[in-house]
Amino acid sequence: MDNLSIAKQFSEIADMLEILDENRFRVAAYRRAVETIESLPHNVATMPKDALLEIPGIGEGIAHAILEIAQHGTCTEFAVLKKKVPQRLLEILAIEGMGPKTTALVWKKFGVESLLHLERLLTTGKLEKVPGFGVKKVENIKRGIAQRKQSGGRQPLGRVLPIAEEIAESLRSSGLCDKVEIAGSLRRMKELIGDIDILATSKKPKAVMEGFTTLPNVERTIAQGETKATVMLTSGLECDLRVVAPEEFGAALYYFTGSKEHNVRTRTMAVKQGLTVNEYGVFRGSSKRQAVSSKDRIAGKTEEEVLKAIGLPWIPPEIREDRGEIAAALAGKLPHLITEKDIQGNLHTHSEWSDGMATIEDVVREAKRRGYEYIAMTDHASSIGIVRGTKEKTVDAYIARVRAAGKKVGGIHVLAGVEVDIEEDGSTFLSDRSLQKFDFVIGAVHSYFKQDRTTATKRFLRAITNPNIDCIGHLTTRHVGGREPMDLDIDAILKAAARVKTIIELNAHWVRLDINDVQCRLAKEYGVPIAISTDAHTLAEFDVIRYGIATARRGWLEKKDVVNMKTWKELREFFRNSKS
DNA sequence: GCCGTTTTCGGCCCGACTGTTTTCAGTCG
Repeated sequence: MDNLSIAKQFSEIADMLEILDENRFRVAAYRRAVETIESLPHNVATMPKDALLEIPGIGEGIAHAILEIAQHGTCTEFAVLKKKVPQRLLEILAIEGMGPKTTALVWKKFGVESLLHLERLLTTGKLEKVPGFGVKKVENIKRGIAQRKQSGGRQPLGRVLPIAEEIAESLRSSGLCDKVEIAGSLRRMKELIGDIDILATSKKPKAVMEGFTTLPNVERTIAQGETKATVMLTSGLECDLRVVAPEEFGAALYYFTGSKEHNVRTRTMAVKQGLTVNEYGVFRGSSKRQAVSSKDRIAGKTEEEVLKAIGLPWIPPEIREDRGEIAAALAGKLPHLITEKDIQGNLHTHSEWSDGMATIEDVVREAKRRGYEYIAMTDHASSIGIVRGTKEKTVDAYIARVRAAGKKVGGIHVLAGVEVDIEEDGSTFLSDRSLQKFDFVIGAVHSYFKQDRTTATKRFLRAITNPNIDCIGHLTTRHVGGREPMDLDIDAILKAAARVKTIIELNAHWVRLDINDVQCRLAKEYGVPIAISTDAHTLAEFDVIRYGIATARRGWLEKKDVVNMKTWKELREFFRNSKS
């Protein structure tokens, strides 16, 4: 049983407890366990009890439940709750506007047990007659249902970020705002984004709100107050704007960047020091007894100031996930995270030789234009899907073309490479003799995604230990928010890669981001060399490197962990050592 | 359910906005 499945079971337990109006801290404990388990690189189902108890947020109860799930596939708590709460109610709870209280009400009062029932109830007009309800609330729920059907929730980072940046830019150029920043999970660069959070300072907040709610890509306004407005964009995304005072900006940015788990931890730290942290600043004293006055504010203008006030250095947003960053910060051991400037080359690109759009020469020229010291041309060699590409007979011709393009463009080192299919049994589409001719060989899976764990892991282990394969491309083959990752023993695969020094790719395209942040961190722990590659099929796709960098940052990677942050000289040295 | 340089029991982060009210509950982040 993998971590995601276990986390899902706990998440459903939390939902059901909430519908039953159980102790909210019990609910919170399960939710916290969900976050923790999802972010752990190791499979909790294989861990002994005492190791589980070491994990913060996992105590006797949840450790016991994990052991139950590992053994039987389910735990007692889940089974008991499932008998009390209809499973389809959970999809109702997921509707925007439907919280646990309303979900429980429609269930108990009207016998609603599924989304279909709920829609039927809404057409009868009975719900709006219930005390506390009205026409508008019912309309809200109807819209929530329509929205869920349309977008289904979260969208990939690469789709959302450009939209958010455009909105932020409009606000900046309006002349009404002094500062504008994107906050939320988008600032932390999570791979899936639920909504856009934007923060601004302004002397004319009302005018800003007005301008914001009338932007061309706003479909409708959901809420609009003095300091906060929420709109639905035409893209199906929700976007929040908050306008705050300049002296509060840092506190607000920190607060709304999250993650929630990270914030809870630092706020608890603050409370122990007799401080209160909220979106307005850091204050002396407890906020519970009386409203804190601005006189007691000791920080708020910048994030650095806020964090310093509670005894912490600035922590990069991407790692604010309560995955040990606070302990690391306290110990002065925060990682030196990489930036796009550290990239020295691109080791996975395609041209029109296979399924890319640009010529080999144009791709090489683009790499040079971006200041890269080297580039690998790695067109497909595949039996399926791609009609063109390198075949056994055309290996020499491809290599010759790449060499010629390199010579013609000049001023950049060009590797003649290949992305060769890893077949069903772990063998390669091209022969060993052919692979040996290339400067750089990426092995990648493009078929048989549904293999069972044992077979698939064996397939990859064979490829990884193949001396002719330098790098494994998009390891799990997952698509963010789409195709499921292959069922693999990631632990065993990464350990093997570290041992034989086979590079594991972090495919930077936002559709893939494969391997993901958590797997990056595990790879780093094992000493696996990582290549952050664009897999560009067009010249514009060189830009997706930013998503790869972001994911690497979320995975705590440093310069030394990333192969294509080596200079050409260092890279050649690396290849000499790994091939020997 | 978890956790402890306050505690093995009694806490657990907190505010904005909406829609419904006439002081507040529910939802969201």
